[in-house]
This record gives sequence, structure tokens and C-alpha cells, in this order.
Amino acid sequence: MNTRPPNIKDVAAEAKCSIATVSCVLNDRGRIGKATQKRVREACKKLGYYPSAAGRNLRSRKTESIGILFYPSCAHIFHDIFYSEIMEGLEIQLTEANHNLLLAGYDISTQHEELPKFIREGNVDGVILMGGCPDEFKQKLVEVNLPFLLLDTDISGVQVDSVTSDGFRAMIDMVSHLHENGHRHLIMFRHEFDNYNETSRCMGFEAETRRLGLQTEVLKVKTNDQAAEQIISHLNNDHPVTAICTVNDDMAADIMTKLLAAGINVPEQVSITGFDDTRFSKTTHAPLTTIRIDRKQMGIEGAKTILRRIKNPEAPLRKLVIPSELVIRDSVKQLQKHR
Amino acid sequence: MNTRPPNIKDVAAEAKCSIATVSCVLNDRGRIGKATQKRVREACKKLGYYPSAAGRNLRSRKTESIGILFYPSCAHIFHDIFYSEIMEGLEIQLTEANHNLLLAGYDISTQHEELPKFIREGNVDGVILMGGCPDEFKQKLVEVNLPFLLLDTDISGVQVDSVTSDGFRAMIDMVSHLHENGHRHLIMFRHEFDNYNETSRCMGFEAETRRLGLQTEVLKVKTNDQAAEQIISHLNNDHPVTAICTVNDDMAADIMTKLLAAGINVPEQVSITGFDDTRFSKTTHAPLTTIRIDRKQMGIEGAKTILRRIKNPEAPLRKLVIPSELVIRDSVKQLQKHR
DNA sequence: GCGCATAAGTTAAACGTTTCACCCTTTAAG
DNA sequence: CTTAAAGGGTGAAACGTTTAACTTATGCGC
Repeated sequence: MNTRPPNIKDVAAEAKCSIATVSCVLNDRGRIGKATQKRVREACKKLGYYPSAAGRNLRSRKTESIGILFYPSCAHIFHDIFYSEIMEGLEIQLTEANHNLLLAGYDISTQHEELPKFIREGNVDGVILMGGCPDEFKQKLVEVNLPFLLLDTDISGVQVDSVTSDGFRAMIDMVSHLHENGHRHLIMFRHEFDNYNETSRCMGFEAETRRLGLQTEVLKVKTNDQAAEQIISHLNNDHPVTAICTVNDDMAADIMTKLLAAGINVPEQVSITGFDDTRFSKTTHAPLTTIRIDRKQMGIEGAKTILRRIKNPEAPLRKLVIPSELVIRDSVKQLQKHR
Repeated sequence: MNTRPPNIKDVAAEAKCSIATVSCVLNDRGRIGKATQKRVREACKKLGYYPSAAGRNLRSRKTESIGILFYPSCAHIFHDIFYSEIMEGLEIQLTEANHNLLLAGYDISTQHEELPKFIREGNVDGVILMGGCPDEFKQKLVEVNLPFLLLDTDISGVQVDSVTSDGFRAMIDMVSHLHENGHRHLIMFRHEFDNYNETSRCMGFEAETRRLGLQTEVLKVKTNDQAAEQIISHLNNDHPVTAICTVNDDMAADIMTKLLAAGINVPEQVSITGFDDTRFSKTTHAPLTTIRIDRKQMGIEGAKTILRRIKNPEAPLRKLVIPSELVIRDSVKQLQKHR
């Protein structure tokens, strides 16, 4: 019952050759005759042989595995639908390249100084970091001296590959869209903690509102509820905002729900925009005007980028920016025709 | 620059003992004096030594890794918010037990006969299978002879550990709730493909409706749209259904959206219920009455179960059922007080 | 018939652990 | 005093590969 799996020796015996020959055939290395190759391959099939990762890893110092690290925890990836599609792209591309995909969360507060197991113990050839995480932490990972990629985030002043979306450009488009629809008084909410994406989105918002000379403000809030409350009390002003920009669909949906509950009609009384075009942005009370990013593509490009870096650690730095697209739905009211 | 990481020999040299001693200290095996232990540990710290997984795996035939296999593809996990929370629980518990977590999808159509890389090449000590997958495939995995767990799914007649939710019981509660609210004519939609969860949910529905003597039907549809269309045309009948049960929140939300678009009011004209209590079930037009399952707990129990099986392959079979809970919101209209 | 190139394949040394079998010393029991 | 047990530790084989260096055979030009 407890019979061990076949190893390379068994194959060599079956194919009547040396184990080196088997290895060469399986790795397309060295010069082995057609006939022998065939014998070896048939022996593999017959025995159901697959090279053991353990042996290969040890000898060749390659694992054919990539570690995906989330900050602060895997729960965040799973919760944010937004990462899901990146993961999908990653998985497709890594599987295609015959690589394993290891997953871990990293909460700096619970793990003190320890890096994730798969980094410490050399289980992976490269690491991809995702999530809104502090620069010092990214820096720390860079210093590990493994092929490394920042995905959907970035850090300035450090030589590290990254694949990001163009939140800056996207919010310019969004503000421009609001402006064309007659909105002149805008507000944008973001969360308190610093985060590459939120920051670049807000910067796009600020750049374009300033350029257009609009009355505008970016506010940091602890929770989405807090944002809703601020709007509710604010709408009594003489000259209230007509449109709220948010930093993602989740925030937009939450705020919308709160506003509706408070008897404020969306988009009649106030417009609201999201970001990310997550699946449920279509099913909110007023389907969200938002920004779509091809996150699956981000994942695919991310995988390619880390594999490239592994293959050639000296390759030139790559900073890839995935374009975004404005998705117009019903959460923005057309106040007046412009132009 | 390209200095190799320290290995056990370096530690032994630093601690002035043999590598066997180092190994014994690090694995709490054998009898090593306090003083020596301390020297070894200090040497490890000083050198920043962590045992290499490759060496350990090879020698001890353990990987301290668990493979999570999704059928038919990882995309499904990521898309179904529903799996996310299971993954969260898994990750927490596996990390706690100092295990790696490998992820792969398995599309039987694209992968012909090949099992995932991490199974073929022995990268994992055990495998967890999730997703709505055909029994033959589950069977196939069972035969691999690795510690194995079915998570959120099951198969009858085969000796394999499983952790599932009680969809049968849950739908009994749901039907009972609808009945108490005066609903007498129900319909339930499910998808065409066979799936453990959908089947058990529908069986619960059928059992309870039959017991209560209600007018009832279970319909298989290809898409959620199709379900909506059927309802729309059906509502013109003399004696229309008053409540629609679905197999998950996603389906419920989609149908609700379609109905609203067709000018049919929910829940005024027809009630609708979900399943899973996903996060966005609160933000649908009428917040969904649904079933909550503690999926994080499912993940945690799943992890414990596979680890137990790895530790003791001869342990008695475990079939764990996680309880569910009815969540009452606004998508069910109270037609009449009952009792 | 010699030298050389090429093809085809082999030998053996790593890679970094774990662990079995053993050794030496000290203490305790008989 | 002898023997056994316990405490503290070591040597070396094994785990399954990869790969550099080597061998042997064959063909070819001259």
C-alpha cells in the first residue's frame, strides 16, 4: 500500500540508461539520441514518473514557485473583489509558465520581524507584493534580495519592478466627465491611511479640479459611514456639493446606501462616483459611474514581469502602467449640457 | 553581493558542534544540553539562519505545505465572494500551523489528464478541494493517495474527510420563514450543472415545501437572466408565485435587478431570497433575506481537518457540518400574520 | 592509419537536511 | 568492583535531482 513513488533511478532502470540520461532527456539538455529519448519518455509514462520537486529544488536552487504576499493579510485580497481579478490573471499566467503559486498574508504587527515562511525558507523564486502597505515594509522586502515585484502599488526612489494602474489619469477623466455634466462643486473622500492608489487617485482629482478652477476638497475619513455623515450635514449648506468622488466602489456604495437611508436621493440630490468597476457596482440603487481597470491583465503582466526578473536579475527596471477606462452609469446626474 | 545564505554547516561551525546537533536543537529531538542549545540558537540568530525547505523536504519527505485546489479554476474562488471567507479562515489557520498555502485551479477540459503541478511533483503534504466539481473528479483526487479534504462540497459513498455547510437544514428554515409570512406559492431556481451545495439546498426546499403541502417547483436555468425572464412571463398567470428562492445571493441580486428593470417591484409584487449572506446582499435594492454561514469558520475547521489527517492518516473519517443561520432583511414581504 | 570533431551517453559530486546507530562519560544500583 | 542506565553528543548515510567533466564510439578528411 505504502509504496513510494517512482524516482529517476526507476526510470533509468526501466529505460536501460543512466539517471543522467533521464535527467537530460527531461530537461532537453545534452545530446541524447532520438531512440533513447523515446525509451525514457515511455518509461516515465509507464511508471507514472514525475521528477520530485524536493530533489530538483535542492540541487538546482530553483523552486518554480512564486510567492504572493498580501499586506496586511490575505483576508484583504479576498475581501476586496478588486484583487480577485488580479489574482485570476496571476494564476492563469503562472500556471501557464508551470509555476506554483504560494499565498501568504503579512501583518507587521503580529509577525514582529519575521518574514513569511516561504521567503525565510526559500520556497519561492520570487515574490509579488500587493496591498496598501507602508513604504518601509516594501523597502524591507526589496532588501531580501529575491526577485521582487510591486503589484497594484509602487514606491518611489527605489529600484523595483512594478505594475500599477493609472489612477491619476483616471480621476482626471472622471473630473472632466463631471465637469461636462455641469458639476462645479466637488468633494472627494479617501481613507485615513496612506495608500499608493488612493493617493494617486486623489492627486488626479486635485490636478484636474484645480486646472478647471472648480470648488473642491479632498477629505480623509476613518470609515465610509463618517463620509456619509459629513455629506448629510453638509448638504444643508447654501452652496452644497453636487458630486462626491470616492476612492473605490465599495466606499461609493456604502455612502450611497447611507444617503438613501437618510432620505437623500442619489443621483437627484447628489451624484456619486466609484472606482474599480467591481461586479456589484451595477447592482447598487443607482448603478455606479466608475473607472474600469483591466485587473486580470494586471495580473498577467505582473506574472510576466516577475518571471522575466527571475530569468534575468539584471534586466532593466520595468514600471508598467495599465490604462483605465471611464464607465458611465446612472450615479451621476446631468446638470446641464456642456458645450 | 551574491553571497549564499547560511546553511546548517555554518551554524555548526559558529556554535562549535556538529550539524547533527544543530538539527536536533532546531527540531527538539535527541538529548542536547541547555548550554549547547543556547549556543546553537544564538548562532542561528547571529547568522540569520533558517533551515532550507529544499533540504528538509528532500530528506524528511515533508513539505509543510497544503495545496488548495479549485474546480474549475481559481477565478471561481476569487469571483465567488463566498469562497473568499473560507480562504481567509484557511490562511489564518494554516499560517498559524506554520504551513505554506499553494493555490491552483483545475480545469479538467484544459488539463486533460494532468493533475496540478504541486500534486504531481510532491510539493504538498495534503490537498483541499473546493468548488462545484463532478464526482468523478473528486474520486480521482481521492485515489492520489495524499491526505485529502473536500471543503464546502462532498461526495457520497467514498471515505474522505469533508467540511460542509448545512444547506438542507437552512432551506427548511427559509421555507418555514416564507410560510410564516403567508407565502404559499414558491419557486426555486438553481443552475443547470450539478453541484453539491445547490443540490442539498434544493433538497431542503423540496422537503419542507412538500411537508407543508405548498405549491412549489424547482427549476434549472442556464443563466440568472433566464430565471428572471421566466418569472417575468410567469407573473401574468392567474395564480403567480409570491416568493422566489435562489441558490445564492448573486443569483438573487441578478434576478432582482432584472425584475426591477422590467418594472416589477421587489418585494411588493414578488419576494426573493438569497443564500450565503455575501457582503453586497445588504446593498441590493431590497436588502436580501438570506442564509448566513460562518465561512471563515469553515476554513479554519478545514485547515484543522487536513492537518489532522496528515498527522495521522489512519484517523477516523471526519464529516463536519457547519451550522447556518437565517438572516431576515427586506426582500421578503409579509403577506399575512401567521399563527 | 592518424588526428580530430561530433554524437551519445556515463560517472560522480554536489545541494542541505534528518536521523539511525553509535560513542564516550558520568552516575547509580547491586 | 561491575554493570547498567542516562546524559550529551557525533558520523555518515540517505533523500532525488542536476550538471560538469569525462569516456567511448563513429565518421571524415587527408
